[in-house]
Amino acid sequence: MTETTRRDRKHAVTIYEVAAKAGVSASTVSRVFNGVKVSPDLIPLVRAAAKDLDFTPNQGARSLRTRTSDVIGLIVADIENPFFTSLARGVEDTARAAGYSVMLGNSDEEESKEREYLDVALSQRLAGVIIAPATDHSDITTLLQQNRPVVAVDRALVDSEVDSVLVNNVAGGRAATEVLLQNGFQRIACVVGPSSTQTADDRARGWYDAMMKHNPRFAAERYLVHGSNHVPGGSEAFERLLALPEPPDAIFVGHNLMAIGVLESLVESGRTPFDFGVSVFGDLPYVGLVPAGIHLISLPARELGEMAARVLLDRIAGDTQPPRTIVLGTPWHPRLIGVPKA
Amino acid sequence: MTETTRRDRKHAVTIYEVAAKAGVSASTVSRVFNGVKVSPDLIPLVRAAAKDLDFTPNQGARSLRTRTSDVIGLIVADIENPFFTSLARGVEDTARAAGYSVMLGNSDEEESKEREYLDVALSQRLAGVIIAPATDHSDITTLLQQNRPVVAVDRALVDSEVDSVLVNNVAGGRAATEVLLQNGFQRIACVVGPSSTQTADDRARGWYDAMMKHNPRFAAERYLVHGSNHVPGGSEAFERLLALPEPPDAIFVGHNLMAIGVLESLVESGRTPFDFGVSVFGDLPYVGLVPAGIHLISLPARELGEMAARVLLDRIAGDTQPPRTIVLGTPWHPRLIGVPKA
DNA sequence: GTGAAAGCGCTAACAA
DNA sequence: TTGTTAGCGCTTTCAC
Repeated sequence: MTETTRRDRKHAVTIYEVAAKAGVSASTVSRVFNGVKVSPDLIPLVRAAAKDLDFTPNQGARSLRTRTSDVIGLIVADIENPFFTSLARGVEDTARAAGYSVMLGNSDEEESKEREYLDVALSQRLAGVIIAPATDHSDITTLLQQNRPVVAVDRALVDSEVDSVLVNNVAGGRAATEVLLQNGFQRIACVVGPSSTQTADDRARGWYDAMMKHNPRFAAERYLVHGSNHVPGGSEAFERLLALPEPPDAIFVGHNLMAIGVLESLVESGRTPFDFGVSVFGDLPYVGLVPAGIHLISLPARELGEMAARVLLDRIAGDTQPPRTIVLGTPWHPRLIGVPKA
Repeated sequence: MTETTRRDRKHAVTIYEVAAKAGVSASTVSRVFNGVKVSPDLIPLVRAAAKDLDFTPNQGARSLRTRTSDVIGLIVADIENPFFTSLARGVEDTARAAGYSVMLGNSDEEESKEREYLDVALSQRLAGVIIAPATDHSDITTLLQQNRPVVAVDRALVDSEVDSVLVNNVAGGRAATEVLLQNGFQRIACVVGPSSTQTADDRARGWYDAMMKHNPRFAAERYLVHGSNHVPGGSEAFERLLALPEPPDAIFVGHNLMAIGVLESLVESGRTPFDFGVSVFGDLPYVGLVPAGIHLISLPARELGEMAARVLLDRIAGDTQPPRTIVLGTPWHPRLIGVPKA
C-alpha cells in the first residue's frame, strides 16, 4: 500500500500531482484517463497514484480544451407538473446512461425566464438542450449558430429547423371526443389550455373535427373553454360550462391539471363520470383515487423525454441528417378507469 | 448601426474578438462584464461589440480561472415523488434568484447512483451540493475536503458535520397519531417506509410514543408495518393490517405515496376515513380528489428546498459558522380534509 | 510509447 | 484607467 497523502487539502488535485506521484508526465496521466494507448505497466501506477490522491479530473478544464461538454440542458414549463416530471425523469435516465448530466430550468411559460435558461445553456457551453418551448417562436438561433443541438419536445418550434419529439394532439383530441360520442353523449364540451398555444389548439381542433363529423350543426363555439393550465383553471371551466343555458352532458379535457380541477368540481356537484361523461387527454396522477368511469388517453411523458434525449445525444455524437419530427403514441387508445359501481 | 458580422459561425465568440472589435484589450472586456471599474465611455463600446458578435462569456473558462462555479447540484431519491418535486422547485427558484443553476440527479435510493452523482459534482467542480441522502452514511467527505459545501435535506447525515434542513419527524408522527386518538380511535396502526431509514423510524417512534402514552398496554409491535416507499407499498400494508385477527380501527401513514396506496385500498374496501381513521404525515397530491375525513399534516417540501438552497448559498458566499441543523414546520397542525357528508 | 510545450477562454497581478 | 502577461487544468500535436 502506497503511503497516503490524503490529509485535508483545500484544493483539488491536478493531473500534475498525479503525474509526479506516479513518476510519469501529465500527458501520460491524461492518456490513462482517456483510454488512449499507454504501456500497460504504467496504467496501474497512474491509477494507484490517482486514487491515493483522490484525484477527480476537472471536467471544466477538459471542456475548455476539447470544446465539448457532458452536460445537457432541460427546460420545461414547470417541473411540478407531473407530465414534465415524468418527461424529465426520462431525459435524466437516458442521459445518465450515456454519461451525461442534466441541468434543469423551469420557464413557467414565461419567455423571459426561458431566455435566461437558454443563456445559461450558452454560457455553460452545454452539449445540447431539450426544450418544451414556452411559445412557438422561442428563439434558439444563437444555440444553433454555435452548433449546439436543440430538440423541441411536447411542442413544436415553427421558426427554427430542429428535431421535435411530439404527440399527435389533434388525433388525441379526436379520439378522446369520439369515445364519449360512442358512449352516447351528445353535447360534449372541450376544456383546454390557453388559446394560441399549439397543444391546446390542436386538441381543441381534434374535438371540433369529431363533433362536426358527428353533428355538423353542433354549436361548438359555445362549448369550447380555454383556461389556465392549472387545477383551478379546470374548475372554473367546469362551472362556466354548467352555467350555460343548455349545459353540456360531457366534457373532454385536454390537460392533466385542468382535468383534476374538472373532476374536483364534478364530484362536488354530486355528479359522476357515468351520468356526466368525462374524457381526458393527458395523465391523471394516482389514478386510483380518481372517480371511476373516466375515459383516459395517457400521454407517454416519460417516453417523450427518453426519445428527446436519444435524439439529442445522437446529434451531439455527430448525427447530421435533416431535422426530423418524431410523433409518439398514435394511434391513441382510450381506456376506461375504474369499474362501474354495479 | 454597426456593421454586422453575425453570419453563421461555427465557434463561440471570445473576449478577444470582442476586444478587437471594440478597439480595447481583452481585460477591459472582462472588466466590463464583471462590473469592475472602467472608464464610462468604453462600456457602451464594449457592449455594442459584444452584442454585435453574439458574445456569451464562457463560464467554463471563467470557472477554471476563478475556481468558482455558479452551478449547484441537487440529488434526490426520485424527482417523480411530488415531495422531491416541490423541494426541487424550491431549490431551483432560490438558486436562480441568486444567479445559480441547478444540476439534478436521481439516486433512486441507491448508494451507487448517489455516488455517481457526487462524483459528477466533484468533476464538474460544482459550487455546492444539496442532497437528500440515500442513507445516513452517504459519503460526502471528498466534497467537504475540497471545500465544497454540502447541505443535507430531509434526512440527516450522521457521519459528516454538515448543515441539515430537516423536519421533526418524531413530532410529526406523534401529532398525526394524537389527532386520531382525539377522534376516538383506539387501535391505531402505523405504516411507514423501510425500517432503518431515519425518517421512517422517527415517524414510527412518534406514533409509538403517542400510543404508549395513551395506552401503555397497546400491543404496538403488531400494528407497525414497514413497506416500500411507493403506492403499492401502502396498499400491501393496508391489506396486511386488515387481515390481522384484531384489525386496527385507524391508520397513521408516514409517507405520501404509501398514503395514496392505503387510501386506494381503503376506498376499495368500501370504508371511509370516518369509520376507519386515517392520518397522514406527508402531502397528498391534488387533495381535492382524496376521500374526505383524512387528517393531514403537510410537509413543507418547497420550503425545505428553499431553506436548503439559502443555507448552501450562504456557505458558498463564505459563511463559516459551525454546521447547523434547521428544523422546519414544528409545531405540527393536523388539518381535516374535506367535509363530513352530513 | 512518452514527454515537452502550446493553447482552450478567461481573470488577476502587475506595469505602464 | 488600461494593457500585458501569466496561468487556471486539461488535451494534443510534435519531437524524441
